Amino acid sequence: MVRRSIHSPEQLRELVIQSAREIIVKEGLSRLSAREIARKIGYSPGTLYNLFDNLDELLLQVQARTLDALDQRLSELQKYSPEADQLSLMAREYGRFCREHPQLWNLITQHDLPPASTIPPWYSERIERLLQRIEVALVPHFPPSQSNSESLKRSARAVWAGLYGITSLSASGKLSGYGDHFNETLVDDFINTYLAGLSAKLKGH
Amino acid sequence: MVRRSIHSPEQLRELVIQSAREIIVKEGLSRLSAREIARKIGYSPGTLYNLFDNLDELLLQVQARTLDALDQRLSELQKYSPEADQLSLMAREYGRFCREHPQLWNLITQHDLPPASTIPPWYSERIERLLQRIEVALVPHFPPSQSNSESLKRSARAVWAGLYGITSLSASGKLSGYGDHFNETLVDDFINTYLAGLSAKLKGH
DNA sequence: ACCTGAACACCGTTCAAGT
DNA sequence: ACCTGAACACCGTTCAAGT
Repeated sequence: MVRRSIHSPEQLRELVIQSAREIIVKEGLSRLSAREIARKIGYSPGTLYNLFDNLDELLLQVQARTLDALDQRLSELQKYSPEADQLSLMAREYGRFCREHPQLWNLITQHDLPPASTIPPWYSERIERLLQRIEVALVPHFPPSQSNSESLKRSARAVWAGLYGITSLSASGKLSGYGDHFNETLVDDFINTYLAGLSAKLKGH
Repeated sequence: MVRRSIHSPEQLRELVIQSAREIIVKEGLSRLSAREIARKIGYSPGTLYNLFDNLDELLLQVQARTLDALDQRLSELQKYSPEADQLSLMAREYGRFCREHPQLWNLITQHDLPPASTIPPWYSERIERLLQRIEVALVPHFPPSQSNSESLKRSARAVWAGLYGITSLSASGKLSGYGDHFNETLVDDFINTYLAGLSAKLKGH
């Protein structure tokens, strides 16, 4: 079964990425395989290797799409919420997003590149875009003189990592089973306390 | 090659767990397999399935050993450090531990149980023990009336998750490449700010 | 009772051969 | 140029058969 150019290379790439995404969403990460994707789109496994270096790169593309979707959500929220509340609202939205898309979030937390390969720039850019959104939301909590400082960047990363830790640990049940409600309050509690810490430091100086 | 009872069942179990650990440390998680463990200990693959339900359970045992080692380190530190500094010191120790054992930590962050199976009690107990250490270290930062409260528990989980997020994201390079030094300061910065937040709340009441 | 090893149903990846 | 599909070197897991 040969079919030259039924899809353009870009279309085919996109088809592969979306099929992988669907398999993950519907059947879970553990059911995903290169052969399964090929079956689903009606091509042979070899074809995937014309389009991607390997399965890991393909999976990283799926992750990038997930980060884009999260970024989209946060940007909507950022447009219509008062400056001072942005961070708390973003944190909640982050939590909601992870709970709504557990399989896709699973991929992000569990998949790692093979040893000795590095994160490609197009992936890092996505992370940076999200971090910048947090930085923006943090600005009101910093003195004006530090609105572009190292410590603002550090705070954004600490917040990002904190949310990441809470969501991934509660999703995998490794936070030692309190109810869902308890875990949801963790995000609020964390952000509240962290912000209280920032403003305490601000007053201290 | 049959050899009845050269090892007692418990000895054999331990041998398997330690061999798995060694493969992960020396060759990385990606090289680990049931067959590789069997080769290493000179038994057939089938034997592993007399001792463990499946590979996932075996890997969870390796993780439990890693958590025990971390707990050991934190307990040493807790014995000999002043109450007020415990949390910061523990956080640093946590960071050091993850950097010293990247492969073992990798296992903890990347391995998840197959869908529909739950974390066994002997694993949750380890998590809880570590969380309790953090609770103890947090007590000086809480009002005496709350030394056994829900909010203390929440704080311990927030701190644990925060550290987890920072270490696993920087280990996998997903914190958008600042230097190692930058990432190390993240832990301190996070703890400082969080504790400042706690004491601000304490004064506020 | 304990262990084997062949068998089953899969993998990721490559690459000569086909159109 | 694009795609196939067989081939290679692996997997996790089971279970009849051996001692």
